[in-house]
Amino acid sequence: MANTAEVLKAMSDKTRRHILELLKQQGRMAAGDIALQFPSMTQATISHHLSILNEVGLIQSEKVGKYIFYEINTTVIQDLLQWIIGLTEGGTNNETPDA
Amino acid sequence: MANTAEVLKAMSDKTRRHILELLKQQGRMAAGDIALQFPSMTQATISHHLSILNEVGLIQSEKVGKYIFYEINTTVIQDLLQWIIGLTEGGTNNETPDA
DNA sequence: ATTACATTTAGACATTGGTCTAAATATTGG
DNA sequence: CCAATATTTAGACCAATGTCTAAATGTAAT
Repeated sequence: MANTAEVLKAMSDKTRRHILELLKQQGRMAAGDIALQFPSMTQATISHHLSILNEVGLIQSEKVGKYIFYEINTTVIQDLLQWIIGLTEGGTNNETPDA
Repeated sequence: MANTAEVLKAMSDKTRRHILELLKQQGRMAAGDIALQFPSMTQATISHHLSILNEVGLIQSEKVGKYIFYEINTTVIQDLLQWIIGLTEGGTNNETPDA
């Protein structure tokens, strides 16, 4: 389901990568608290980035009262890893054996 | 040296990913032969993509006569892999042990 | 030297994409 | 119900980016 193309595109933005690192470290944060980590940007902008990350499945949201909590979803990242690893190995072999 | 941010950005384009997959499979191709694989695009456009991939170190070029050969450089990809793996593990632990 | 071929570079154009402000949609508390 | 808080959505704006055409560069062959 989760297209590696979309995931890569979502990851290509610096702010979104920062959000991912934040969620990895914190585990779970409300949208407002995430926005607080980006004083140079509007909450609307952060909300927009969160929706993109959510659409491609890199994060998940849960609504609790008037808060919306976000957390990272590592499952989707697995597919991306496989694609990248596929670039490094396999294919028409070009390497010196036993290097 | 090779910034993972730049590498991700370079990988975020569909055509460039296609080029990488092509070079992984073929091992080594002249610019013109690469362009032939993209009939819907100009050679100038492919050249532009090649230069971007080259700048971030994802591919390397070697000039032989009037041809310029390109090949994939897997070294740079290692740093990217480390960053992505870092997102999946570590951080404030959130996982069920022994899952 | 001149022609032909391989590739890049320069500049223009249209689209995408990140950001902002302002308004809309919940949800909670008095 | 009304006000306050949390978050998103809509629309506008500008910068970044992918693509094209046309011209420039470099190399080889006649």
